[in-house]
Amino acid sequence: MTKPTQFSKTLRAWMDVFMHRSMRGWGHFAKSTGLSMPQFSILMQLHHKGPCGMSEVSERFDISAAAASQLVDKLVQAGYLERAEDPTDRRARLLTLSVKGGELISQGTEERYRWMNDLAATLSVEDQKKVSEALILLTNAVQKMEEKK
Amino acid sequence: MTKPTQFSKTLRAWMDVFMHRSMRGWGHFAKSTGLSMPQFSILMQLHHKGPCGMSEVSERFDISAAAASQLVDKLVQAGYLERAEDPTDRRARLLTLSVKGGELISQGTEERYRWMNDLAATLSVEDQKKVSEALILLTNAVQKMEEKK
DNA sequence: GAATACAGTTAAGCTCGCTTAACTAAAAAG
DNA sequence: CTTTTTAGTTAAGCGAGCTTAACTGTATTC
Repeated sequence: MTKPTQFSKTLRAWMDVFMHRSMRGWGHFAKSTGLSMPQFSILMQLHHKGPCGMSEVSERFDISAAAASQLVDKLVQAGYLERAEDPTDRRARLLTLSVKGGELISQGTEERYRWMNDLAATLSVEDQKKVSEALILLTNAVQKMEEKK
Repeated sequence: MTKPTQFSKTLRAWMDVFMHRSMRGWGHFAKSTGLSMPQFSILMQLHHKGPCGMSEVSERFDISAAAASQLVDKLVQAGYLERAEDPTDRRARLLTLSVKGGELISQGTEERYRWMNDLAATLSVEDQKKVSEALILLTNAVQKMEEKK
């Protein structure tokens, strides 16, 4: 890095404001849907990582299998999740987001997205382009990083 | 905007991955400190917005004054917060992050920051510069936006 | 094929966040 | 000076998440 200190400061400043903003946003959104944060987090997780079994849920959230089972059960009953038998292992369950669940997450993302879009709209066209390029760089970097693991 | 669709897609893609990542990170961190998410959120809020009264806490988190009082009380007892009398209004309390509280938040931010820093480190020097510039643009835009309100 | 490990569920019980209701004390309004 | 708001606390009680413990059914292992 050429200017480690400057870059660090930039990163910190941005993350500080952005994380605060998005966390509060999600909190409010979850509340407005009537779901608890743990429930909501499970939907987010499934949206992000795709279908998985019960055991993954308990691992990822560092909760007991019992807790995962109970949380998932509520989400299934509320129609946000579908719990099917895994054909390859009849002990396991295959959890997938239902259409309703997917829409919920999309809606939440949309609201968060809108804030940032409004933010970007205050920039000049060329600055927007810069931002866009930078985000593409970062998003690609994330993908590469996750592939390596 | 020159390319609204493209820009939107970029924004969405980035936010999707970043929000997911940072939310999970904070969740784990909060858990590791022994604090609940609501408690942790209050510390975040104070870190971000500075000292405030009880009423602001209950408003911002959309909880009753009683709930705010109880949550704050725990944080005070744990040494993360200081609750003093407001000299200008003896009914009111002035809540401030303690040194310990500030360090906690810094530590959490640091971990989140580190991930993104590692991410940026995979980029070429010139790409890093692009990212840095873009984030400065965004951070400044946020400041302007908040000032206007 | 019997023993063991694994995936998930169910039940009991705890803690925690939250609410309402009743209360104290100070400020503002009349 | 009295009345009414405002800021916050305390107590009782409810619901949610989580844990441990006991259990069912299915794979694996030897």
